[in-house]
Amino acid sequence: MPELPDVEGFRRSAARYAGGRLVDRVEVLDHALVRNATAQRLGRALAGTRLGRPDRHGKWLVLPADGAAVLLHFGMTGLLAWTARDTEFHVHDRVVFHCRGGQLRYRNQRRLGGLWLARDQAERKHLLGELGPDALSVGPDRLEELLRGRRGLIKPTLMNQKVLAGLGNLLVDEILWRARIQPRAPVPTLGPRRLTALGEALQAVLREAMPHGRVPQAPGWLTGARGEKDARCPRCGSLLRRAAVGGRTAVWCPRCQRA
DNA sequence: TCAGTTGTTTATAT
DNA sequence: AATATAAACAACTG
Repeated sequence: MPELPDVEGFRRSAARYAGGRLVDRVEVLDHALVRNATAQRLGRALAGTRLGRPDRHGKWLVLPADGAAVLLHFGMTGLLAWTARDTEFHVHDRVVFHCRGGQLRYRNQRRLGGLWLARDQAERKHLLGELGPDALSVGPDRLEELLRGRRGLIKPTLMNQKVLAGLGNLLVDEILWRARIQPRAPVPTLGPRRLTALGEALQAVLREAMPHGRVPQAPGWLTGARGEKDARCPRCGSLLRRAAVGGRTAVWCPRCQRA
């Protein structure tokens, strides 16, 4: 699930339900998912602190607690759930933050991703690595800047978190489809007009996806059609193409999206 | 049984 | 430095 809009959804619910609460204790159900600390160390750092305002950069969620912070990445199947009552755990609950008044649960079926403890700002920065600007803040002008000088294919470049942060496989296919650009188009072949269209599609797709808290599987969206068996383009009805680009399955319309 | 999957990292080669 | 490719991580579905 988690691309930028999904993680933004997790951030919103964490802010709404968990922000400002006291942490009583942290229960680690799956030690392997706490990537850079023991359960004890995570618990000691968090217990007794008050959760601050959750922040998001790309697909990363930052949960501040006094000076420290927990960094969460959701891999392909992670999510964050708030439970006000002490209900039974879900099979895939991995880490539970017991707060005064409820629990924030990190759930992850496939166990890609995980949680990192950052004790200060410097450690936080180091752990997040060199991420590009958050995709939500990137408009056509900034996008042109970011792509200038790149020689790779457009799809893998947009998925490169160091170029800009937050876009995944579904989102990039959706954006390219909307901008009518082939996923295999080399970046240098895109002129100013196409780059502007790309920047506008990027903003529009993210803005529209945001209230859903995910990439919508709505009619009129590529994502709504891509799962079907003889999937057709929601715009022109052509049979959609499907092939690996940059190691991931790309779906595009051979008629709408030309080189 | 086997291919495929919303994400990253690492190694290797170019 | 950038780029392309493959494999690994992991667990489940069809």
